[in-house]
Amino acid sequence: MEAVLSRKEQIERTATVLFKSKGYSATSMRDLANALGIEAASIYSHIKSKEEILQRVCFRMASEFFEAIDAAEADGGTATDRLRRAISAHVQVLTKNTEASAVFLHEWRHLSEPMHGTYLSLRDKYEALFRDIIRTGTGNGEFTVPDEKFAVLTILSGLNWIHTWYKPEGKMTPAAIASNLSEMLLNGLSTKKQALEDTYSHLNTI
Amino acid sequence: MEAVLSRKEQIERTATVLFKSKGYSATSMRDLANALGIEAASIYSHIKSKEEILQRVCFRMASEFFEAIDAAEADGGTATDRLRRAISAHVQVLTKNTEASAVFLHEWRHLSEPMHGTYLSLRDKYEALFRDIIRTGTGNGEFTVPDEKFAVLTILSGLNWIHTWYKPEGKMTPAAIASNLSEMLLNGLSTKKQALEDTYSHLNTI
DNA sequence: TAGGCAACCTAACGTTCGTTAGCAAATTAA
DNA sequence: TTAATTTGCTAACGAACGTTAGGTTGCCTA
Repeated sequence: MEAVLSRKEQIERTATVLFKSKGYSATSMRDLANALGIEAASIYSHIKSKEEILQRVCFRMASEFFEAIDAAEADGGTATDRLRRAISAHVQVLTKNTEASAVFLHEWRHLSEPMHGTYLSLRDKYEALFRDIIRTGTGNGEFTVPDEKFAVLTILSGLNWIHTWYKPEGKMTPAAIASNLSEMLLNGLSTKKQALEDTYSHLNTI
Repeated sequence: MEAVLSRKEQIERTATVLFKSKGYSATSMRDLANALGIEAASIYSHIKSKEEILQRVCFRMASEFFEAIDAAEADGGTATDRLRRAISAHVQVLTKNTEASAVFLHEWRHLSEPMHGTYLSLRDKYEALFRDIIRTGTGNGEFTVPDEKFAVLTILSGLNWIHTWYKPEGKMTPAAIASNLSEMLLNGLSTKKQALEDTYSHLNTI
Protein backbone atom coordinates (compact mmCIF):
# COMPACT_ATOMS: atom_id res chain seq x y z
CA MET A 1 0.00 0.00 0.00
CA GLU A 2 2.87 2.35 -0.80
CA ALA A 3 1.68 5.81 -1.73
CA VAL A 4 2.35 6.74 -5.33
CA LEU A 5 4.65 9.73 -5.43
CA SER A 6 4.57 12.24 -8.21
CA ARG A 7 7.93 12.91 -9.80
CA LYS A 8 7.98 16.27 -8.07
CA GLU A 9 7.48 14.59 -4.72
CA GLN A 10 10.26 12.12 -5.50
CA ILE A 11 12.59 14.97 -6.32
CA GLU A 12 11.67 16.75 -3.11
CA ARG A 13 12.19 13.64 -1.03
CA THR A 14 15.53 12.73 -2.59
CA ALA A 15 16.71 16.31 -2.27
CA THR A 16 15.75 16.31 1.40
CA VAL A 17 17.99 13.33 2.08
CA LEU A 18 20.89 14.98 0.28
CA PHE A 19 20.31 18.36 1.93
CA LYS A 20 20.42 16.69 5.31
CA SER A 21 23.59 14.74 4.72
CA LYS A 22 25.63 17.25 2.70
CA GLY A 23 23.90 20.53 3.40
CA TYR A 24 21.93 22.65 0.92
CA SER A 25 24.86 24.59 -0.51
CA ALA A 26 27.10 21.58 -0.91
CA THR A 27 24.40 19.63 -2.75
CA SER A 28 24.47 20.32 -6.47
CA MET A 29 21.65 19.80 -8.91
CA ARG A 30 23.90 17.23 -10.56
CA ASP A 31 24.19 15.38 -7.25
CA LEU A 32 20.42 15.37 -7.01
CA ALA A 33 19.99 14.26 -10.63
CA ASN A 34 22.49 11.47 -10.10
CA ALA A 35 20.60 10.22 -7.06
CA LEU A 36 17.41 10.21 -9.14
CA GLY A 37 19.09 8.53 -12.10
CA ILE A 38 18.37 11.35 -14.53
CA GLU A 39 20.14 14.41 -15.95
CA ALA A 40 20.31 17.67 -14.02
CA ALA A 41 18.46 19.62 -16.69
CA SER A 42 15.54 17.20 -16.48
CA ILE A 43 14.76 18.27 -12.95
CA TYR A 44 13.65 21.62 -14.29
CA SER A 45 10.67 20.00 -15.98
CA HIS A 46 9.25 19.66 -12.46
CA ILE A 47 10.57 22.53 -10.38
CA LYS A 48 11.42 26.16 -10.99
CA SER A 49 14.67 26.37 -9.03
CA LYS A 50 16.86 24.65 -6.47
CA GLU A 51 15.65 27.01 -3.79
CA GLU A 52 12.03 26.14 -4.50
CA ILE A 53 12.76 22.66 -3.15
CA LEU A 54 14.18 24.09 0.05
CA GLN A 55 11.20 26.41 0.42
CA ARG A 56 8.71 23.60 0.01
CA VAL A 57 10.48 21.40 2.57
CA CYS A 58 10.85 24.18 5.12
CA PHE A 59 7.29 25.48 4.96
CA ARG A 60 5.70 22.07 4.77
CA MET A 61 7.50 21.15 7.98
CA ALA A 62 6.47 24.45 9.56
CA SER A 63 2.84 23.55 8.81
CA GLU A 64 3.28 20.13 10.33
CA PHE A 65 4.71 21.52 13.55
CA PHE A 66 1.90 24.05 13.85
CA GLU A 67 -0.82 21.52 13.11
CA ALA A 68 0.60 19.18 15.73
CA ILE A 69 0.88 21.75 18.49
CA ASP A 70 -2.50 23.28 17.69
CA ALA A 71 -4.09 19.88 18.09
CA ALA A 72 -2.16 19.35 21.33
CA GLU A 73 -3.23 22.70 22.72
CA ALA A 74 -6.89 22.11 21.91
CA ASP A 75 -7.25 19.82 24.92
CA GLY A 76 -6.35 22.39 27.59
CA GLY A 77 -5.43 21.22 31.10
CA THR A 78 -2.68 22.22 33.49
CA ALA A 79 0.51 23.84 32.20
CA THR A 80 2.28 20.59 32.99
CA ASP A 81 -0.19 18.61 30.89
CA ARG A 82 0.01 21.12 28.08
CA LEU A 83 3.80 21.08 28.10
CA ARG A 84 3.85 17.30 28.07
CA ARG A 85 1.51 17.22 25.10
CA ALA A 86 3.40 19.96 23.27
CA ILE A 87 6.65 18.05 23.71
CA SER A 88 4.97 14.88 22.55
CA ALA A 89 3.53 16.60 19.48
CA HIS A 90 6.90 18.10 18.63
CA VAL A 91 8.66 14.76 18.99
CA GLN A 92 6.04 13.02 16.88
CA VAL A 93 6.63 15.42 13.99
CA LEU A 94 10.40 15.18 14.38
CA THR A 95 10.47 11.40 14.36
CA LYS A 96 7.92 11.02 11.60
CA ASN A 97 10.19 12.80 9.15
CA THR A 98 13.75 13.02 10.40
CA GLU A 99 15.31 14.12 7.12
CA ALA A 100 12.88 16.95 6.49
CA SER A 101 13.14 18.00 10.13
CA ALA A 102 16.90 18.26 9.88
CA VAL A 103 16.60 20.38 6.74
CA PHE A 104 13.91 22.51 8.39
CA LEU A 105 16.09 23.09 11.44
CA HIS A 106 19.47 23.64 9.77
CA GLU A 107 19.11 24.77 6.16
CA TRP A 108 16.50 27.51 6.50
CA ARG A 109 19.17 30.21 6.53
CA HIS A 110 19.77 29.57 2.84
CA LEU A 111 16.28 30.84 2.06
CA SER A 112 16.38 34.22 0.36
CA GLU A 113 14.08 37.09 1.24
CA PRO A 114 11.22 37.31 1.80
CA MET A 115 11.04 33.60 2.67
CA HIS A 116 13.88 33.96 5.15
CA GLY A 117 11.97 36.57 7.11
CA THR A 118 8.75 34.61 6.91
CA TYR A 119 10.52 31.58 8.33
CA LEU A 120 11.86 33.56 11.27
CA SER A 121 8.49 35.01 12.18
CA LEU A 122 6.89 31.58 11.98
CA ARG A 123 9.57 30.23 14.28
CA ASP A 124 8.98 33.01 16.75
CA LYS A 125 5.24 32.36 16.61
CA TYR A 126 5.88 28.70 17.37
CA GLU A 127 8.17 29.49 20.26
CA ALA A 128 5.55 31.92 21.58
CA LEU A 129 3.13 29.01 21.97
CA PHE A 130 5.66 27.34 24.25
CA ARG A 131 6.35 30.60 26.08
CA ASP A 132 2.66 30.87 26.83
CA ILE A 133 2.64 27.45 28.44
CA ILE A 134 5.69 28.28 30.54
CA ARG A 135 4.22 31.65 31.52
CA THR A 136 0.99 30.03 32.65
CA GLY A 137 2.94 27.46 34.63
CA THR A 138 5.12 30.00 36.38
CA GLY A 139 2.08 32.18 37.05
CA ASN A 140 0.15 29.50 38.88
CA GLY A 141 3.12 27.98 40.68
CA GLU A 142 3.50 24.81 38.61
CA PHE A 143 6.87 25.82 37.20
CA THR A 144 9.90 27.59 38.56
CA VAL A 145 12.15 28.90 35.81
CA PRO A 146 14.91 31.53 35.74
CA ASP A 147 13.64 33.08 32.50
CA GLU A 148 10.68 32.24 30.31
CA LYS A 149 12.36 32.63 26.93
CA PHE A 150 15.51 30.95 28.16
CA ALA A 151 13.49 27.96 29.34
CA VAL A 152 11.66 27.59 26.04
CA LEU A 153 14.84 27.66 23.99
CA THR A 154 16.48 25.13 26.28
CA ILE A 155 13.48 22.83 25.96
CA LEU A 156 13.29 23.10 22.18
CA SER A 157 17.00 22.64 21.63
CA GLY A 158 16.80 19.67 23.96
CA LEU A 159 14.23 18.17 21.60
CA ASN A 160 15.68 19.18 18.27
CA TRP A 161 18.76 16.94 18.33
CA ILE A 162 16.59 13.81 17.97
CA HIS A 163 16.87 13.80 14.19
CA THR A 164 20.60 13.13 14.49
CA TRP A 165 20.13 9.63 15.86
CA TYR A 166 16.48 8.53 15.65
CA LYS A 167 15.78 5.52 13.47
CA PRO A 168 12.23 4.14 13.15
CA GLU A 169 13.52 0.58 13.58
CA GLY A 170 15.30 1.48 16.85
CA LYS A 171 14.12 0.29 20.24
CA MET A 172 12.76 3.64 21.46
CA THR A 173 9.33 4.56 20.18
CA PRO A 174 8.50 8.22 19.57
CA ALA A 175 6.09 8.04 22.54
CA ALA A 176 8.86 6.72 24.79
CA ILE A 177 11.26 9.42 23.60
CA ALA A 178 8.69 12.12 24.28
CA SER A 179 7.98 10.65 27.69
CA ASN A 180 11.66 10.49 28.63
CA LEU A 181 12.22 14.05 27.49
CA SER A 182 9.21 15.33 29.40
CA GLU A 183 10.41 13.68 32.59
CA MET A 184 13.95 14.97 32.19
CA LEU A 185 12.81 18.50 31.47
CA LEU A 186 10.03 18.66 34.05
CA ASN A 187 11.73 16.87 36.91
CA GLY A 188 15.42 17.05 36.08
CA LEU A 189 18.13 14.51 36.65
CA SER A 190 18.33 14.82 40.41
CA THR A 191 16.66 12.08 42.39
CA LYS A 192 15.75 14.43 45.20
CA LYS A 193 14.69 17.96 44.63
CA GLN A 194 16.35 20.37 47.00
CA ALA A 195 14.37 23.03 48.74
CA LEU A 196 13.74 25.69 46.14
CA GLU A 197 15.14 28.38 48.39
CA ASP A 198 18.47 26.55 48.36
CA THR A 199 18.34 25.80 44.69
CA TYR A 200 17.72 29.24 43.37
CA SER A 201 18.94 31.53 46.14
CA HIS A 202 22.47 31.82 44.79
CA LEU A 203 21.13 33.26 41.55
CA ASN A 204 20.33 36.42 43.41
CA THR A 205 24.00 36.99 44.04
CA ILE A 206 24.87 37.23 40.35
CA MET B 1 46.20 46.08 25.18
CA GLU B 2 44.72 44.49 22.06
CA ALA B 3 46.57 41.35 21.02
CA VAL B 4 48.40 41.69 17.72
CA LEU B 5 47.02 39.15 15.30
CA SER B 6 49.11 37.61 12.57
CA ARG B 7 47.58 37.83 9.13
CA LYS B 8 46.86 34.12 9.31
CA GLU B 9 44.94 34.61 12.54
CA GLN B 10 43.00 37.51 11.00
CA ILE B 11 42.04 35.30 8.08
CA GLU B 12 40.96 32.52 10.42
CA ARG B 13 38.90 34.88 12.53
CA THR B 14 37.20 36.57 9.61
CA ALA B 15 36.50 33.22 7.98
CA THR B 16 34.95 31.98 11.22
CA VAL B 17 32.45 34.84 11.23
CA LEU B 18 31.52 34.15 7.61
CA PHE B 19 31.34 30.39 8.12
CA LYS B 20 28.93 30.93 10.99
CA SER B 21 26.63 33.31 9.17
CA LYS B 22 26.62 31.80 5.68
CA GLY B 23 27.90 28.29 6.24
CA TYR B 24 31.20 26.83 5.07
CA SER B 25 30.08 25.76 1.60
CA ALA B 26 28.25 28.98 0.84
CA THR B 27 31.26 31.08 1.82
CA SER B 28 33.60 31.60 -1.12
CA MET B 29 37.25 32.52 -0.95
CA ARG B 30 36.26 35.71 -2.75
CA ASP B 31 33.73 36.47 0.02
CA LEU B 32 36.49 35.99 2.55
CA ALA B 33 38.95 38.09 0.56
CA ASN B 34 36.38 40.84 0.23
CA ALA B 35 35.79 40.89 3.98
CA LEU B 36 39.55 41.18 4.47
CA GLY B 37 39.92 43.88 1.82
CA ILE B 38 42.31 41.87 -0.35
CA GLU B 39 42.18 39.60 -3.40
CA ALA B 40 41.20 35.93 -3.12
CA ALA B 41 44.53 34.74 -4.45
CA SER B 42 46.37 36.64 -1.73
CA ILE B 43 44.88 34.45 0.95
CA TYR B 44 46.98 31.57 -0.32
CA SER B 45 50.14 33.31 0.85
CA HIS B 46 48.99 32.39 4.35
CA ILE B 47 46.99 29.18 4.14
CA LYS B 48 47.13 26.03 2.04
CA SER B 49 43.44 25.60 1.35
CA LYS B 50 39.95 26.66 2.35
CA GLU B 51 39.49 23.46 4.30
CA GLU B 52 42.62 24.11 6.32
CA ILE B 53 40.82 27.06 7.89
CA LEU B 54 37.88 24.88 8.86
CA GLN B 55 40.22 22.25 10.27
CA ARG B 56 42.08 24.76 12.40
CA VAL B 57 38.87 26.23 13.80
CA CYS B 58 37.29 22.85 14.54
CA PHE B 59 40.29 21.28 16.24
CA ARG B 60 41.25 24.38 18.16
CA MET B 61 37.75 24.44 19.63
CA ALA B 62 37.94 20.73 20.37
CA SER B 63 41.10 21.41 22.37
CA GLU B 64 39.42 24.22 24.26
CA PHE B 65 36.46 22.07 25.23
CA PHE B 66 38.73 19.26 26.41
CA GLU B 67 41.00 21.57 28.37
CA ALA B 68 38.00 23.13 30.08
CA ILE B 69 36.35 19.87 31.09
CA ASP B 70 39.64 18.29 32.14
CA ALA B 71 40.21 21.20 34.48
CA ALA B 72 36.65 20.91 35.78
CA GLU B 73 36.98 17.19 36.40
CA ALA B 74 40.24 17.60 38.27
CA ASP B 75 38.39 18.77 41.37
CA GLY B 76 36.30 15.63 41.93
CA GLY B 77 33.28 15.73 44.24
CA THR B 78 29.76 14.35 43.91
CA ALA B 79 28.30 13.60 40.51
CA THR B 80 26.06 16.62 40.97
CA ASP B 81 29.07 18.85 41.61
CA ARG B 82 30.95 17.38 38.68
CA LEU B 83 28.01 17.85 36.34
CA ARG B 84 27.55 21.43 37.47
CA ARG B 85 31.22 22.17 36.84
CA ALA B 86 31.21 20.36 33.50
CA ILE B 87 28.21 22.38 32.37
CA SER B 88 29.88 25.56 33.56
CA ALA B 89 33.10 24.71 31.73
CA HIS B 90 31.21 23.96 28.55
CA VAL B 91 29.24 27.20 28.75
CA GLN B 92 32.40 29.20 29.43
CA VAL B 93 34.01 27.89 26.25
CA LEU B 94 30.83 28.42 24.23
CA THR B 95 30.36 32.00 25.35
CA LYS B 96 34.03 32.92 25.08
CA ASN B 97 33.99 32.26 21.36
CA THR B 98 30.49 32.07 19.95
CA GLU B 99 31.47 32.23 16.29
CA ALA B 100 34.06 29.48 16.49
CA SER B 101 31.71 27.39 18.60
CA ALA B 102 28.98 27.65 15.98
CA VAL B 103 31.42 26.57 13.27
CA PHE B 104 32.70 23.76 15.47
CA LEU B 105 29.17 22.51 16.11
CA HIS B 106 27.67 22.89 12.64
CA GLU B 107 30.34 22.89 9.94
CA TRP B 108 32.44 19.90 10.96
CA ARG B 109 30.66 17.66 8.49
CA HIS B 110 32.45 19.46 5.67
CA LEU B 111 35.77 18.12 6.89
CA SER B 112 37.15 15.47 4.58
CA GLU B 113 38.69 12.23 5.76
CA PRO B 114 40.59 11.54 7.89
CA MET B 115 39.75 14.75 9.76
CA HIS B 116 36.05 13.96 9.65
CA GLY B 117 36.59 10.67 11.43
CA THR B 118 38.97 12.23 13.90
CA TYR B 119 36.37 14.83 14.75
CA LEU B 120 33.72 12.21 15.40
CA SER B 121 35.93 10.18 17.71
CA LEU B 122 36.90 13.30 19.64
CA ARG B 123 33.25 14.17 20.02
CA ASP B 124 32.47 10.69 21.30
CA LYS B 125 35.35 10.93 23.74
CA TYR B 126 33.99 14.23 25.00
CA GLU B 127 30.49 12.83 25.41
CA ALA B 128 31.98 9.84 27.22
CA LEU B 129 33.25 12.19 29.91
CA PHE B 130 29.69 13.35 30.49
CA ARG B 131 28.38 9.79 30.36
CA ASP B 132 30.81 8.87 33.11
CA ILE B 133 29.42 11.60 35.34
CA ILE B 134 25.84 10.50 34.68
CA ARG B 135 26.74 6.85 35.25
CA THR B 136 28.35 7.67 38.58
CA GLY B 137 25.32 9.68 39.60
CA THR B 138 22.81 7.01 38.69
CA GLY B 139 25.01 4.39 40.38
CA ASN B 140 25.02 6.14 43.75
CA GLY B 141 21.44 7.36 43.63
CA GLU B 142 22.09 11.02 42.91
CA PHE B 143 20.46 10.89 39.48
CA THR B 144 17.48 9.14 38.00
CA VAL B 145 17.61 9.01 34.20
CA PRO B 146 15.84 6.87 31.62
CA ASP B 147 19.02 6.27 29.61
CA GLU B 148 22.58 7.40 30.16
CA LYS B 149 23.44 8.27 26.57
CA PHE B 150 20.06 9.83 26.00
CA ALA B 151 20.52 12.07 29.03
CA VAL B 152 23.97 13.23 27.94
CA LEU B 153 22.80 14.17 24.47
CA THR B 154 19.82 16.03 25.86
CA ILE B 155 22.07 17.95 28.21
CA LEU B 156 24.62 18.84 25.55
CA SER B 157 22.05 19.88 22.98
CA GLY B 158 20.42 21.94 25.69
CA LEU B 159 23.71 23.79 26.07
CA ASN B 160 24.78 24.04 22.47
CA TRP B 161 22.12 26.47 21.29
CA ILE B 162 23.66 29.29 23.34
CA HIS B 163 25.82 30.51 20.47
CA THR B 164 22.68 31.47 18.56
CA TRP B 165 21.78 34.30 20.91
CA TYR B 166 24.59 34.99 23.40
CA LYS B 167 26.15 38.45 23.22
CA PRO B 168 28.94 39.45 25.64
CA GLU B 169 27.26 42.80 26.24
CA GLY B 170 23.96 41.16 27.21
CA LYS B 171 22.62 41.06 30.76
CA MET B 172 23.27 37.38 31.41
CA THR B 173 26.83 36.52 32.36
CA PRO B 174 28.27 33.16 31.30
CA ALA B 175 28.24 32.15 34.98
CA ALA B 176 24.56 33.00 35.28
CA ILE B 177 23.76 31.10 32.09
CA ALA B 178 25.62 28.05 33.35
CA SER B 179 23.85 28.29 36.68
CA ASN B 180 20.41 28.56 35.10
CA LEU B 181 21.09 25.63 32.83
CA SER B 182 22.38 23.48 35.68
CA GLU B 183 19.25 24.17 37.72
CA MET B 184 16.93 23.48 34.82
CA LEU B 185 18.66 20.25 33.93
CA LEU B 186 19.20 18.98 37.46
CA ASN B 187 15.88 19.97 38.99
CA GLY B 188 13.59 20.48 36.04
CA LEU B 189 10.86 23.01 35.53
CA SER B 190 8.39 21.56 37.99
CA THR B 191 8.14 23.33 41.30
CA LYS B 192 7.35 20.11 43.14
CA LYS B 193 8.90 16.84 42.27
CA GLN B 194 6.42 14.04 42.17
CA ALA B 195 7.10 10.73 43.80
CA LEU B 196 9.52 8.93 41.54
CA GLU B 197 7.31 5.86 41.40
CA ASP B 198 4.59 7.99 39.85
CA THR B 199 6.90 9.83 37.58
CA TYR B 200 8.62 6.91 35.97
CA SER B 201 6.23 4.02 36.44
CA HIS B 202 4.40 4.57 33.18
CA LEU B 203 7.62 4.08 31.24
CA ASN B 204 7.35 0.40 32.06
CA THR B 205 4.19 0.16 30.05
CA ILE B 206 5.82 1.23 26.80
C1' DT C 1 73.40 48.42 1.86
C1' DA C 2 72.09 44.06 0.58
C1' DG C 3 69.11 39.98 1.35
C1' DG C 4 65.19 37.92 2.96
C1' DC C 5 60.58 37.71 3.78
C1' DA C 6 55.80 38.91 4.51
C1' DA C 7 52.02 40.59 2.00
C1' DC C 8 49.59 41.43 -1.92
C1' DC C 9 48.86 41.92 -6.87
C1' DT C 10 47.14 40.52 -11.88
C1' DA C 11 46.07 36.93 -14.82
C1' DA C 12 44.53 32.83 -15.59
C1' DC C 13 43.80 27.60 -15.09
C1' DG C 14 40.33 23.92 -15.28
C1' DT C 15 36.11 22.72 -13.05
C1' DT C 16 31.67 23.03 -11.44
C1' DC C 17 27.63 25.70 -10.73
C1' DG C 18 22.38 26.71 -11.61
C1' DT C 19 19.83 27.16 -15.39
C1' DT C 20 17.82 27.61 -20.34
C1' DA C 21 16.58 26.19 -25.10
C1' DG C 22 14.95 23.03 -28.03
C1' DC C 23 13.62 18.56 -29.02
C1' DA C 24 11.99 13.50 -28.56
C1' DA C 25 9.65 9.71 -26.63
C1' DA C 26 6.13 7.75 -23.86
C1' DT C 27 1.86 7.97 -21.50
C1' DT C 28 -2.79 9.59 -20.76
C1' DA C 29 -7.30 11.82 -22.02
C1' DA C 30 -10.70 13.14 -25.39
C1' DT D 1 -7.00 8.49 -33.38
C1' DT D 2 -5.53 12.62 -32.03
C1' DA D 3 -4.14 16.03 -28.71
C1' DA D 4 -2.18 17.13 -24.57
C1' DT D 5 0.74 16.12 -20.77
C1' DT D 6 4.55 14.11 -18.53
C1' DT D 7 9.19 13.00 -18.51
C1' DG D 8 13.39 12.95 -20.19
C1' DC D 9 17.37 14.07 -23.35
C1' DT D 10 21.68 16.80 -25.45
C1' DA D 11 24.00 20.92 -25.74
C1' DA D 12 25.28 24.82 -24.01
C1' DC D 13 25.09 29.48 -21.51
C1' DG D 14 27.54 32.73 -18.39
C1' DA D 15 28.95 32.96 -13.87
C1' DA D 16 31.34 31.50 -9.95
C1' DC D 17 34.34 28.26 -7.85
C1' DG D 18 39.13 26.91 -5.49
C1' DT D 19 43.55 27.36 -6.69
C1' DT D 20 48.25 28.26 -9.06
C1' DA D 21 51.97 30.91 -11.31
C1' DG D 22 54.74 34.57 -11.41
C1' DG D 23 55.79 39.13 -10.23
C1' DT D 24 56.00 43.62 -7.29
C1' DT D 25 56.29 46.26 -3.14
C1' DG D 26 57.95 47.62 1.33
C1' DC D 27 59.77 46.57 5.72
C1' DC D 28 63.19 44.36 8.87
C1' DT D 29 67.53 42.60 9.79
C1' DA D 30 72.52 41.38 9.13
